[in-house]
Amino acid sequence: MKHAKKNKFRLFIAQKGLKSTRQRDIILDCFLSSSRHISIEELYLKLRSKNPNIGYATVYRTLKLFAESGIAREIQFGDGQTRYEHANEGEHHDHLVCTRCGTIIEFENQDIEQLQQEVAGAHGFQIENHKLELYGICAKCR
Amino acid sequence: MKHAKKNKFRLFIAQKGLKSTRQRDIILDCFLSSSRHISIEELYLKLRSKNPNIGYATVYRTLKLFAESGIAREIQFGDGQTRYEHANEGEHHDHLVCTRCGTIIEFENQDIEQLQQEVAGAHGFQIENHKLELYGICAKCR
DNA sequence: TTGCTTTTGAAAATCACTTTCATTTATAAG
DNA sequence: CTTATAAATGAAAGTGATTTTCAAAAGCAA
Ligand SMILES: [Mn+2]
Ligand SMILES: [Mn+2]
Ligand SMILES: [Zn+2]
Ligand SMILES: [Zn+2]
Repeated sequence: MKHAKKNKFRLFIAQKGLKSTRQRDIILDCFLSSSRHISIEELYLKLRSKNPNIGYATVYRTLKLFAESGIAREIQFGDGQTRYEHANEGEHHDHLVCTRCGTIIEFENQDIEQLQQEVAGAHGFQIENHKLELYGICAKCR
Repeated sequence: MKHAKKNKFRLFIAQKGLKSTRQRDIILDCFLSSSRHISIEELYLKLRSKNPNIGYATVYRTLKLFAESGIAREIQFGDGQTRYEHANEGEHHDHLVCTRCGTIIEFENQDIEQLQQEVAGAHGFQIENHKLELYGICAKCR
């Protein structure tokens, strides 16, 4: 699926009339080979270890493009750092976050999604997106 | 319930060996007479109209104390501003946020809360707190 | 009152980004 | 290949929200 994402991004770049650059390729490779929920700082440092000349602003700008193209999703866990996770076409999940060790577990629950729709409907709301995060202590930390 | 909150805060202050000050009283009154989900900036401006000498840092510091004492809760809707809402002992609710006009609707749904527990349990997680926000278009804006 | 803390407010600092701008690079055209 | 042009880059400056610093002011117990 790495390949699929690279293609998807290439297509996005082309359609927008943007350019394919060395930096974008490097950042994409690094992002795709990183664990999920990586913070910009983390990714930047990882990048710098091999490419000491890559700019901070470029990393920020490129991650925004990834999100815009649909291959990544921006997430905020309230610790003041923006994180990016790999996004897959038509997939959705929410998160369990360990407040001790920082471990993040992804989950999907259709019943919850369904109830969210019902709640929204009852208030005449049309949901565009939502955020569900469960913070607590993971199994390992207990 | 304003009175109850004032008492609760007084007690908190006393137990912590902190001091009861004119500023804290003013800020508490102002907060309690404000609409829910007020941003720090909004509260600061409201305060300044009657108390032109109150410090920015004091407002920040005091709101943190409110949250710590349990009479307020800090919330982030992702617009870069921290907001505070009134918290009531043993009560909990989540939010519907209109992305057009900013209207915020509170809701409670025990079924969702129950399912959250089940999800957490299935992963060996013990929930401490959670965040559920549904973003979309409100009835009025449609 | 006194003595010891805590609190306050103004200003400076911090933190996570975002913008600016001169320079470099990608790509299209010739 | 050049060349032309528009986009991208990186370093540094700028932002905006929040936090810290620090000297002066205010609470409170004795
Ligand atoms: Mn969901
Ligand atoms: Mn809830
Ligand atoms: Zn853990
Ligand atoms: Zn609305």
